[in-house]
Amino acid sequence: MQDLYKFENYVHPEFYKKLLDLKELGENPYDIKSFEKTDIIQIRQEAEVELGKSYKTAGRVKAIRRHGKAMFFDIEDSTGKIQIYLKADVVGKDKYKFIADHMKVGDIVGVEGETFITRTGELSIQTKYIMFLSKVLRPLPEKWHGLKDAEIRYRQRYLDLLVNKEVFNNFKKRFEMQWETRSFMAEWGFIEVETPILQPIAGGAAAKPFVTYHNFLELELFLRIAPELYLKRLLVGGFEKVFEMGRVFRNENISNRHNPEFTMLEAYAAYKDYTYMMQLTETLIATLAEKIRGSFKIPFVKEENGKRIEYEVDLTPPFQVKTYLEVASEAAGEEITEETPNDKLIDIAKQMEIELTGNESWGELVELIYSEGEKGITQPTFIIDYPIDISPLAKRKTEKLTERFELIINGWELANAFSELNDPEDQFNRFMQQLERAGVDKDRDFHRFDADYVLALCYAMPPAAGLGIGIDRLAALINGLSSIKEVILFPTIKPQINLKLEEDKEVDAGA
RNA sequence: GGGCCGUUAGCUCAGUCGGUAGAGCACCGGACUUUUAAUCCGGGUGUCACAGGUUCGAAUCCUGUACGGCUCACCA
Repeated sequence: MQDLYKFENYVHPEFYKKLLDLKELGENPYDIKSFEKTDIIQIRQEAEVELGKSYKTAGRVKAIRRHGKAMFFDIEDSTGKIQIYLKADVVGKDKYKFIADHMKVGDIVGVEGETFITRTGELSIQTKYIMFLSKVLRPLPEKWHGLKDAEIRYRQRYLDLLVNKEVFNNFKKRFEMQWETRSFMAEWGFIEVETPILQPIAGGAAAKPFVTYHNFLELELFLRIAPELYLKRLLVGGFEKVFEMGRVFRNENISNRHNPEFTMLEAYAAYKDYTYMMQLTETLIATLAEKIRGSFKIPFVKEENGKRIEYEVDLTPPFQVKTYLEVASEAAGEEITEETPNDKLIDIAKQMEIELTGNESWGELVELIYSEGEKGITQPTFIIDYPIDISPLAKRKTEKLTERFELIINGWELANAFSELNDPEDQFNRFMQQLERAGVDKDRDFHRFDADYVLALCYAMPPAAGLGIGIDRLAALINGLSSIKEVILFPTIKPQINLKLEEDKEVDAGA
């Protein structure tokens, strides 16, 4: 048998001693089941009007200042922080000494007492009664510099949340933003639905899926890379405005704007086209900026050649609109139109030192050139009318272009939307083209053929518009952060602490 | 996957030319009844990420590995 006290230095001996003392006196903090508490924010608000009122409150001890026979300490709950004053005169000599000897920064305590203002003007609680509600057995990260090590911040996010207040607030805002998004969508007449995460065909995007297996069906399944094709089946089924906000999974690399699992908002509206979705997107983002951040202007800092550059992203609507070919033309330095032949595009790409496989289609060539231009877009810009061969689910606009837009902000793709292709024959052919392309270019991902989806279209899907928004990216943007890791509570990270109990190790060795 | 950078006490960091590791906070002992990064006195608690190599001697130089960050590629 192992015990926690000896397990991997999990427990600090001095801290553990305090807990043992408590238990010996019959005051095991872990026996406490509940505690009637007033939120600190409420105490603060009421103290503006009336002092001397008695409260019970609780929170985590964040700082202790001992002064012999009296002590100050700060406790914090999810609503705020307040100073607690504890005097031997008031609580009794023995009780005071016991608390003073056993309280550590990080403990969770419950107190009862009256509000008053100290000589230095700090609102405090004159404690009459105090108890430990939980004991900390390891020291918290440093109070002044906080926790900076990115690895520990992600692996032990609870510590990050605990000691870095702005991190805590960023997450609070992220989830407020999601709530506001749901309420916005409801106001626009959309209802929230849920569609499969386990899918037999990972459709709706071109990305590598995670693979899993259902034992009883003896079936290989994929974690969804997008909910798109299921949501559009609902349009066939008679739903007119639906949205889903949920996790999607892509088996790809991790970066400041990519996580293997991320949150996507997808919305579909029957009888609308992509201009409607542009309007919705713009209004949604402006609404969120106003409600969550209270401003359209978001300051950012970046480094270029070792220089710190401060700049501002302005979310004030209306957003700029540019065509895909305009951006490609700007990047190329000469005009690219639908008539520009492949040979010419190859020349341009080579001049721009873009690597080619030689297998690219017209749209893929334009895409490579366009990508160079996209990076420089900082202010919100709708890029419209994408090449058809890279948009196999979008409705045709011209021979080579589709009614599709993406919203680029701060160099990031925030949203992707189109007038949905509802012609089953065209859809069938587009899927076939994707299959062909996949046969030629083995390195890229293409949309997978989904015959069942084509079958659904054969029952008539109304004309419709669809939208996808990267919620993590949006949350990072609105909070002025340059990595989605700052708004994903537990970003995907390789496990490092892989501890097993000795018994398990032996079992493993034997197996 | 490529390139660059990082990993030193619980946390934040310093560590000279290669000479057996140091500060602040935290922690331990003591003083202190209105402090708030409390203060004052005393105490260093370490697998210098890991494994090799060079060297009389390595936190420091070299190689490899692990993990992380940035970036490019990939990818919405």
